Amino acid sequence: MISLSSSSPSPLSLLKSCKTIRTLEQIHAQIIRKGSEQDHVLISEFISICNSLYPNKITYAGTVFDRVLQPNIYLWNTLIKGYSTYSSFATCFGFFRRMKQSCVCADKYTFPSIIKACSSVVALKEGRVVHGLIVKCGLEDDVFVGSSLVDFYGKCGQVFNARKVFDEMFVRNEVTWTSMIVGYSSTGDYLEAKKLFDEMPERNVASWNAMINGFVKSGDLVGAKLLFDEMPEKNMVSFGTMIDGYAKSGNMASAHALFDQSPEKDIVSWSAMISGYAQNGQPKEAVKMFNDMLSRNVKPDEYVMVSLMSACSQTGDWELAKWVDSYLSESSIDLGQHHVTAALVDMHAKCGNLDRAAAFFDKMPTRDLVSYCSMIQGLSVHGHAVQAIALFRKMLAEGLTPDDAAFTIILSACSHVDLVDEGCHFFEIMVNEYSIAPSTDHYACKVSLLGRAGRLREAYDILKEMPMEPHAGAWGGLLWACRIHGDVALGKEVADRLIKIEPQNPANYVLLSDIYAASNQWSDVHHVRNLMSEKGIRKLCGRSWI
DNA sequence: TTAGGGTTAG
Repeated sequence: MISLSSSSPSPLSLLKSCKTIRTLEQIHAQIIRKGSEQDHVLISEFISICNSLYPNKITYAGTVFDRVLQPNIYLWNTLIKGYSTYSSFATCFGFFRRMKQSCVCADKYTFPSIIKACSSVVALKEGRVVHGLIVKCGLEDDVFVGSSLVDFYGKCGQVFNARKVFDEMFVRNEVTWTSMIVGYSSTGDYLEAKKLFDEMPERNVASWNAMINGFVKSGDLVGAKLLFDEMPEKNMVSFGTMIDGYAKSGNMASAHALFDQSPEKDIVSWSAMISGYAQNGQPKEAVKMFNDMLSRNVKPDEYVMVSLMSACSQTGDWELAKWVDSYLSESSIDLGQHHVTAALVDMHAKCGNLDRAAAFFDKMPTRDLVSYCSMIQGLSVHGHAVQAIALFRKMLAEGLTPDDAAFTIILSACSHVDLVDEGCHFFEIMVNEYSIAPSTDHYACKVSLLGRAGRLREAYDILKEMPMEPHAGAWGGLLWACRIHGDVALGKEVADRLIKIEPQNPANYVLLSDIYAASNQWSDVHHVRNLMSEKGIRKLCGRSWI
């Protein structure tokens, strides 16, 4: 227990060396016991430490503040800064109002924080009111106040007003210039951003990073890398920005090289790598990276977990899905966030854990097309196509507009359970009600649907008449139907076509040979097998076009 | 008078 007796260190120095919330609570108890709750300097330091150690526990500082009878401007400012970044805007703005009501005048230290709070939620209306107050107080010439306004207008998409404030400032520093560059960059005006960057008298690492990010966002990774190499000092943000830029453009080799080079690897850099691998169809690499991250004691956050779930969906790793689920429920990650729940639904649906997927799906306050499709596809591929179709109908009834991917999923569901009429109906409404031009995949689904129902000629006609070249999968669906229904003549025709497209795929030969075998045409079977060995094609165990 | 402010990456 910490003692605040006269021989002990002063409460202020105790606060300054405080590292944990437990110690902070002990100091708080001592402050109360010593009757120091009205000591402005002490309470101001307390709020400041609380904010820097545990920004998400700023309400604790708020309760300590509320015990102060007549808080001075220092206390108000410290509190408002604490709330400006991490808490709800309404609470922060509420404190600002209370401060004015208690007849404490906002000063040049108050405005940057309250403007920052406005920027963080794009509260344009409130920010304009505060700007008016700033002018009224004659504080617009302060470089901190002015910079916060430039940043505010830029973040609210009002780059013209940002520039107006910028141009009217007498003194500007790196922060002012950087805020302006970010403003241009966020509206896509990269040329103007670069012009300012070249003009600015002095730059700091944030200025360089902002410009590199501008290049990355404009898609110019070469330009970004040139700046990155040129900058005098790099920090984690510099590396993180470049790594993410490479990862998003699919260049995982460059991303990985830079990741290996970066002296410190924080959660954003790990996240960029994991997400990059997951998005570029290398889910196993993503999982490997995640395990590597855990082994270095980096705590995953929601971004990382969402990427990991995407990787898990792709591999269908049921065990990993269960681990992720239990990890998330024990973590402090907010499961109420839509993208986290959507990822959970998708992961469980793809891994075949349908009850769990449905539990999350049902809990969602609003269900969008993506989550509906995750659920519908999960049901369809795991043997519940009828429920999948019912859910698709429910989705339509809710007024959601399906896209081409949604129709691929539902057509495929219909073909799984031979619901030919339903499938044809969905194909028809896709074209006529939703004005979606059928893709090769849509045609392939319809071919498979008709083919499996024995309507082989109709299916064949679709393949011949569709406006684009059918892919091998579409022909494969029909060949499979010929095998089921024993249509030797059509089977041969289709196999000939398929073999032209995919001469090295053993499945095409095997299926044709099976068709001959089923009708006892053994010399043809023999012929196909000879053809295979002439071409050096070996029969594989388990065959599929999917 | 011992304390308080604005910029950069997923």
